[in-house]
Amino acid sequence: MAHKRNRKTLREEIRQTKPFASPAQEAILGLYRTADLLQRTFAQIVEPRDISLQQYNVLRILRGAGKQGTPTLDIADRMIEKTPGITRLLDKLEGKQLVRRERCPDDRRQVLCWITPRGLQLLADLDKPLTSAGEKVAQPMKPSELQTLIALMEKIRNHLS
Amino acid sequence: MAHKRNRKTLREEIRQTKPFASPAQEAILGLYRTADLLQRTFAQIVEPRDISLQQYNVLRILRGAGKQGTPTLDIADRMIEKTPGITRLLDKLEGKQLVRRERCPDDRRQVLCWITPRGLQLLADLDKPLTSAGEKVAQPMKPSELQTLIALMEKIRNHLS
DNA sequence: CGACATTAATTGACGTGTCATCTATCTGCA
DNA sequence: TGCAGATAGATGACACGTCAATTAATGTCG
Repeated sequence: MAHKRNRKTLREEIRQTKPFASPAQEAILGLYRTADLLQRTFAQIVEPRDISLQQYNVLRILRGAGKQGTPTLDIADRMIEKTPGITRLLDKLEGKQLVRRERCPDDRRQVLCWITPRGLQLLADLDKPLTSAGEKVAQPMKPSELQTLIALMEKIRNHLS
Repeated sequence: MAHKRNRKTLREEIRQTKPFASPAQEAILGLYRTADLLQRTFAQIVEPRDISLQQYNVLRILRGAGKQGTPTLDIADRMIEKTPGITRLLDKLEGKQLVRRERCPDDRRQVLCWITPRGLQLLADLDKPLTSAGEKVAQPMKPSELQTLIALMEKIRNHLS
């Protein structure tokens, strides 16, 4: 009856009696855990500068778009995220003066977005730590394995959509 | 000046001019997108029964633990999630009478959790659709590719932690 | 025994993701 | 012209993850 709390032992018991129902499940769970770990890893790099990973992604998109200004929904399209979230991300980025917004004169439904010089500077500061973190992630894999990974991910996504 | 909204065209332009900075980035982004797509896929199966994917995972853990009752933090340990979230997930599951909680008499700091018969029934109903969705995910891969994927995920996680 | 640290779990606060709904604007066609 | 429908985006409501702080119980060591 008494339940001695011993997480590792308990976990190992379960692992032993019921490892994985199938390779498919193991792969899916592993993929999910890995993605989560990566997310945390990169978030840790970005958060000291007081932006979230999603906010960072918005800035990246705006930097990529250049001077022409990007409508809100174009940003949402390129993120995995839905529209309402983007609006509020942009609200915060505008508050931090990393983004500038302006209603498009030719189509007043649209709101065009630009990254500010301050935003560009922030991105420039983060470029090196982030790419080197990315390299660290890839490091344990041979180039051929990296290609395999890319191909497998694409295969899964294509098959599901 | 005029910005004709045309998402696909815009996206393709960007793809062409700036595909990916490196294979490492491509792999990481692909992994992330894939995990997200999987999450959505499974969530869609589970949500018609009025539980979230996380709530489902809690129920799975409790079913696996059997009759002996599982302390709250043991559940948290086996999810990727932190403790406070688990408490509130359990609150909701208890509200739906899918989970029963009771303070452990031998260590009154702990709260033991069990899945109810109703919870077991819910899981039983979801088992088939979920495993078949999992098989569909794995379907485009050969068994050897599936093993490769599992191994790569593990390699990445081990290297980061 | 008694002060102090540790552990289990909860609560509050905040950021974010998502859905449904709403407003403003534009487009097309009668 | 004018009205129906589509489109861009914002807003409100709610779920979830996460952090910091809190409560309650247990453990420890002088």
